[in-house]
Amino acid sequence: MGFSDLGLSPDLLRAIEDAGYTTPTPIQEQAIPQVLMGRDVLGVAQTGTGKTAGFTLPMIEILGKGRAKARMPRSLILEPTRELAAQVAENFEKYGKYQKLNMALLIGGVSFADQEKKIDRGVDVLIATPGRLLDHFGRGKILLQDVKILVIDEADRMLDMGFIPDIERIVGVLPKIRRTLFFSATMAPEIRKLADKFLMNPKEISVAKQASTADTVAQHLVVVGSKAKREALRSLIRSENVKNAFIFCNRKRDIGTLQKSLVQHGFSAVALHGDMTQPARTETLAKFKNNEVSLLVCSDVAARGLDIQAVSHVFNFDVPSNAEDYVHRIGRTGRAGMTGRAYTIATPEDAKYVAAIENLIGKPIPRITPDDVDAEELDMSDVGGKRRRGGRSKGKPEAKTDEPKKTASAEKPAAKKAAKDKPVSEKSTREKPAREKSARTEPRPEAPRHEPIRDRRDEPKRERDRRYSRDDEPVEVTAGFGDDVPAFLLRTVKLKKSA
DNA sequence: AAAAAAT
Repeated sequence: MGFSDLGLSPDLLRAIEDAGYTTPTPIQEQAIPQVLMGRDVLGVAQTGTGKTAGFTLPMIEILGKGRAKARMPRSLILEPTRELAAQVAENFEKYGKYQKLNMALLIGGVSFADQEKKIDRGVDVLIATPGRLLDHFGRGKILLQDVKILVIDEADRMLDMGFIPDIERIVGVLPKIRRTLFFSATMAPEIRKLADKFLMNPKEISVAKQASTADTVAQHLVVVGSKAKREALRSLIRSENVKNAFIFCNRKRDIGTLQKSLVQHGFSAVALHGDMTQPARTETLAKFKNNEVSLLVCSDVAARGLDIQAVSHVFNFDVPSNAEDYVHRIGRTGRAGMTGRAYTIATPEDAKYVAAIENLIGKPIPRITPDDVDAEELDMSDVGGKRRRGGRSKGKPEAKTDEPKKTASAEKPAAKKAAKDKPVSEKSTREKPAREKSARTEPRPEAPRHEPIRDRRDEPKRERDRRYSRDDEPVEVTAGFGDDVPAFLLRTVKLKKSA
């Protein structure tokens, strides 16, 4: 099955070919003919499935016929974040280059004037975040009664962000007769209700299991004391062949600090979060996309949908407290059939969030310790994967490694660990350079607290738990498994979807 | 508990 079988015109096929695509993804294969037939579509699709082209391609096809009147856009696409809106706009440019489609990007943080000028000239496609669209609408700058195609993208996120009232207002002024395409990564009951409200007899298309993590991403979890997170991150970055990486923080205020600290340690890093000015956001993202910088320290503004080619790693500097965000974050890597690696840095206090994530993805995330990074690779090498430190080649090693096997080995982390534990600790004490330790020798009151991350496998688990426990409350310890307690037994908190 | 989005 090729793009030419989907009913797209030659101009469009040529643009697709220029972009280097030959085969439609499953969602494209299913959605494009439906949209062309004029059917409403309810798409349940993870990011990275080619969803965006799944609606932009047929829209270009349809909009190629006919012309927009001034201030009366013919189609409307709603996106939750400015970056996503911009990304969709780029998609229209890429695929619409042989057609003369007028397009306007209505997002906040930039001047109204340019946007108004475009609207006045007449646009075929309006791509917007809800706030700015309503602003234009409220000022009477835009008329929505000629919108024939409505796309609501990332509906689950729109819901999370409280956009639904805005969306309802907007949909309320659109013509009742239109086609609507509604996409969501998940199909929670509230989302289903919304879909029922906005769609008419939709064709349901589902291409990914709900909340599944791409099996092209090798996941790992590193547990350290909260004071040692930055050090653990640096150590991970150094020991991995990081081409480029997203580094996610939970709080905006931590992002700048972490980014500066990374730069101080000689890394090439920029920051991205929603409190930055829009020009700064655009610039920082462009630098990352062009590989001018390799590390993007960011908030969840970048967690969903951002499609950046060949991202080799995702680091969660903080464990996301919303389990679904974990899936979205690590989905920034391992895209389009390539493989990627995701490392989550957790503190013992994050246990309940980790448990919720593991429950959601249906499998434990293999634990490593900072010193284990080499060992992990060693462990991987016997299933045909990763090179050792120093022995790795430049380029894109992730593209070819045999990830499914890695995932398979991850199913039984306890057994694996038991097998390798002894030699590993010997090896790591021998080989680990003094570098990381001496980097932070300034006296601190809790110095002994972060020293032990290094050797914690060598002490009794009970001791570890006590040290890492908050206050002095008694700690529950599961006995009888030595150091290798199955992850499910360590889940002390019953998982509940966050309120 | 936090981030995002209109100013």
